[in-house]
Amino acid sequence: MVITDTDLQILEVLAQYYVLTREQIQRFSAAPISSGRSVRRRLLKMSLAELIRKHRIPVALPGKNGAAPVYYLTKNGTEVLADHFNDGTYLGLPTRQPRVDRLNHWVALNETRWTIEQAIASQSEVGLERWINEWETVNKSAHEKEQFYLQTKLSENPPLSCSPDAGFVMSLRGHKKVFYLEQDLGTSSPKQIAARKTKGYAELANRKLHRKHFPETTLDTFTILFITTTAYRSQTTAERIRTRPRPDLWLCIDQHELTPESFLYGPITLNYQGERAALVKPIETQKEIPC
DNA sequence: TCGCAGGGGTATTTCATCAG
DNA sequence: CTGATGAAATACCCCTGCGA
Repeated sequence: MVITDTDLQILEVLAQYYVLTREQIQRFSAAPISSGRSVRRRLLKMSLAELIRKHRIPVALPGKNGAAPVYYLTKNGTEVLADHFNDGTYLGLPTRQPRVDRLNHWVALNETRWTIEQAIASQSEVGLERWINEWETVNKSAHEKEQFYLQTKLSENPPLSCSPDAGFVMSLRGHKKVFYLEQDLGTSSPKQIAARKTKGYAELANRKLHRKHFPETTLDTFTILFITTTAYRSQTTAERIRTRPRPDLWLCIDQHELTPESFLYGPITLNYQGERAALVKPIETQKEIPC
C-alpha cells in the first residue's frame, strides 16, 4: 500500500491519542479532512494494510445517537511512523487491543484532552508541558527497569493505590503545576467515588509523589480535575468530597461546560466549598517555592 | 522541443440507503 | 437525528503520444 500524507496524519493522531473514533480522527488532525466518507475510506484501506485496527465493538457516543467504531495503531503502523519520521520512540507506543469496557472511557478522555490542548494552543501565556496517559511510562528515556507509570501503589496492607486517568503539567509565569485527570462516565455514585478515590490522592499529596511523576513541577501541591457527565454529578461529587481527606485537591467539572474558552477563563470548576472558578487561577494564586 | 488532449489511477465528494 | 457504507460522479495528478 502507498502511504499518503493523509495516512500519515491519521497515524500520527492515533499515535498521540491511542484510541479514537473516525469523527475524532478527522477533527483532531492537524490539517482537517473535510469529508467523513473519505476518512472512513482511508481507515478501511489502512485496516486492510494492517497499519491500524478497527475495534469490533462500536462505541456509543456521548451526547450523540448512534455508535461508531474506534481505531488504534498496530505494530506495522508504529513502524511506518518510526521510519517516516526517523524516530524510534514511535515503536514504544501501545498497540494492544484496548479493553472493551474502557473504550468509552478513552473516547471521553481524548475529548477532554483535545479540548484542553485547544485551549492552550489558543493563547501563549499558559503552556501545556506534558501529557501522560495511564498506560504510558512517565520517564520514557530512563532504563527499562527504572520506568514507572502514573498508577502508584501506595501500600500493600491495607491496599492503597492511586490511578489517575491522565496527568499533565501546565505552566504560567515560571510556575509549573501538576494536574491529574479523573474522567467519570457516571458509572458509580459520587458517594462511592468520593470514598474510593480520595484516600489515594491524599496519600500521594502527603508523600509529594507528584514530584516523582513530574520532576519539573515547581509546586508542592497538585490538583485533580474530576470531569463528569452532568452538572448534578459535578455538584454532588464536590459535596461528597468535602468530608474526605484533602478535599482541597479536587475540582469538579461538568463536561458540558468544558470548552477551550471556559477552560481558560471559566468559571468552570467547582471546589468542595461549592465555589466556581476558572482553571488557570489555581496556578496563579499558589505561592510555592520553585524548585 | 513545446503544448496539449486523452488515458489510467487515485482521492474526494455526492448521493442513496440502512441502522440505532 | 447521527453515523456507517456502497456506488457513482467528479476532481486531480502524472504520464504518454502526437502533431506543429
